[in-house]
Amino acid sequence: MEINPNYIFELQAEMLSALSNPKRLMILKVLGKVEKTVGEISVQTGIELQNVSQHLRIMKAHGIVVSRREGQAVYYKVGTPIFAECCELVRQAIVEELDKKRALINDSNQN
Amino acid sequence: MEINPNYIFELQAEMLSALSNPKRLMILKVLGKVEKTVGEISVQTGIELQNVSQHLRIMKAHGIVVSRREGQAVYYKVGTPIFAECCELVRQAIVEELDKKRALINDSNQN
DNA sequence: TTCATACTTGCAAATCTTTGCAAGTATAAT
DNA sequence: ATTATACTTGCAAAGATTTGCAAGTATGAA
Repeated sequence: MEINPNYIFELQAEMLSALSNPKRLMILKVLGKVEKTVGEISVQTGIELQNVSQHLRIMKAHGIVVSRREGQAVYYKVGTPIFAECCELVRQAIVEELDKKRALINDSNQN
Repeated sequence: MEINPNYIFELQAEMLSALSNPKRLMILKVLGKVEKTVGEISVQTGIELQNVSQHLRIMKAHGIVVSRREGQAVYYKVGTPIFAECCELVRQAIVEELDKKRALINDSNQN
């Protein structure tokens, strides 16, 4: 039973889509390595609670986060860390690019 | 001059969006570390030439690929390798997940 | 049982993405 | 100058994503 390579590209694109939203990236960032309730995530990110829930559902469907219920509260944490790590790599690459550009601007201002 | 963190999340999401398309992932894969013309990419991926050009434009706008012209031909290659590497990480994580699931199915068939 | 808290879900409007097609530009050869 | 090759671009239709809002479910407390 061989895996169809095109099917992998589809899955890969779907996974990246699930990560490619500023609010979801914000949620992943505040989650870090800690477990948090939907309400806590909402307060810490400033995103509407219902909207946080919708974004968590999308990430949960892709294994990016996992959840567990404890009484009334539902706790979420990072599921497969590799996906959050990829986002962090992309983030760092972008910050470095921005720093380079800022350095160029500062240089030209001093001359 | 501080960078607004929300702006980074937007950029990060934009970059991930530029990667989250099966055809663009296919193009990145056939590019590998080699330079190729739009026509070569079209033949090797089986994607319509005009469509390849449109996808390359999107990736070029985000620095994922860079191009150079040589006569009539335009050569593309990976620009900032970190982005292609992230895709490869995601791909590997997905393949591993699939392998785990297949192992479970095979186990249950044997019992 | 009734109410409060914590979270989830369905829906529809607005917005963004993708595609194919037709027409365009850039370079080279005759 | 004309024609051919290689690639790019504008546009519009079809499809996917995101959001807010209203209504829903799950658990716990009175």
